Amino acid sequence: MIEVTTGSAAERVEASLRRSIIALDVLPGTRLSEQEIAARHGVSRQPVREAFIGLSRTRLVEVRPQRGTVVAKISVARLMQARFVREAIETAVARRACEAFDPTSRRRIDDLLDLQAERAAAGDHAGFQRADSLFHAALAEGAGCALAWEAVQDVKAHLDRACQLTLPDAAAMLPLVDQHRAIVAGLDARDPEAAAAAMRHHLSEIVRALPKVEAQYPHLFE
Amino acid sequence: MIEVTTGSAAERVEASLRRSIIALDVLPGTRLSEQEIAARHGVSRQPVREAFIGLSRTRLVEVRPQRGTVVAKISVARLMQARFVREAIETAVARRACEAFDPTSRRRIDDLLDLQAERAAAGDHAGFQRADSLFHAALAEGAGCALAWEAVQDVKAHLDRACQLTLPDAAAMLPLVDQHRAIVAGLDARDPEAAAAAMRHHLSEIVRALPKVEAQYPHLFE
DNA sequence: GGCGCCCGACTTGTATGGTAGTGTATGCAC
DNA sequence: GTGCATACACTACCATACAAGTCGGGCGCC
Repeated sequence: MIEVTTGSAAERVEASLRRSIIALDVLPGTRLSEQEIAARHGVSRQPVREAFIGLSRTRLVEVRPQRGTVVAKISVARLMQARFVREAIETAVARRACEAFDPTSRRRIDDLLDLQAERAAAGDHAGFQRADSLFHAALAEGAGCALAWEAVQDVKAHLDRACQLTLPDAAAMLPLVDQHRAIVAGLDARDPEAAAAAMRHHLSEIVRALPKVEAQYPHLFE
Repeated sequence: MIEVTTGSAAERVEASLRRSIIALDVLPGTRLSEQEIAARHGVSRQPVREAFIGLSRTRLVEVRPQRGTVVAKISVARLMQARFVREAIETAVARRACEAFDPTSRRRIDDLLDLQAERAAAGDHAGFQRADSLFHAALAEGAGCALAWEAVQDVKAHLDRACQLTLPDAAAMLPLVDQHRAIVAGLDARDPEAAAAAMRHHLSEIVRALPKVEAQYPHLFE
């Protein structure tokens, strides 16, 4: 369980649960009990209920009235569609980033690339994914499309969960940093097609890795 | 107030409020009282509260803790970003629709085009927008991207609200039907670029109309 | 007369009890 | 032993009560 100290109790519980689900600390198919989670977080059932509603909106959990709430299983079909949506948005962001880009965000991206390479070398999955998210967020921010990143986050949760299975070691993480650098290279060259192509290639990584992990962990899929 | 009879009380209230907000029955900046809405719907505050949380997730309302909840004003910056996201997703859907398309959805689209033309001729705004939504939904559905349509809907609410101001008469609606037909023509010709270009042109309509309505109704904007 | 403090009427946030519905287990009839 | 009915435990959902914070008005003081 991860402690979050800001916001309302409902927001804290939701953030905590979201992280646990994405990190696969609670596996797909697990039954979630309002009572138990409320007790564990030291709050009443009501905030937990609101957290469930929030999570069900992005389909991370499935609330079945009068029956119970379970962590959603990983759906390959949903995963592919989520990837499609993310690719559509982020390639468009990459193109727009080539038209005009905020210099402050540009400098921040260099820092984030370094941070990510360091986390990858250290084998720190969680830190790597955090830096990855910050990179994509900074890209959207710099291109003036902050809302686009919000939209991506809604579908990204499912992809991240799958990525937990596909990033077993540092060897799998380092190439992703290079892919990020390729995107930035396209951006610096003001070459929309190159940036978009690099982004598309980057976001296709999951497609290549998916069949293997699906065969390896069939009980996590539906 | 619109009556919805399916789902939980919270869902009914949320759907009712969402429609009222998008239809501009309640204007941007209006204060929403949990108590009053609860009384009007004959429910307690709790379902209303959950409805507010749902609406705040797509930024249709702004919940300020211990202070009150107001209907969000129309933000031009947010509107432009929402349009950007929608264009990114739906042009990608249009391209994919040219690769393979479900025949059942294809037939349904013809019906929806006729329906929409009829509603436009009758000057029925609400019916026109309903048919418009169903058209785009059927397009995504037929292309196998139902999730993409869900993602679009999140940003679409803001665009629809602005469209309430830009569709004053039937003359403004009829060209939109033609734009739909152009998209379908590209689809039938299996020409991804034509379909995407038609979609892009269609979704750019709002950009052309925005400056005028912003000048006309400045109090609705922030 | 103007400024500042305090109190009260609001707001949203949280806790708790009760209700209706579902799935399961148990016991009975066959 | 098998099939069915009934009772029970558990769930989400909703209503109500309470807590905590915010804003505004009125009063006192300077």
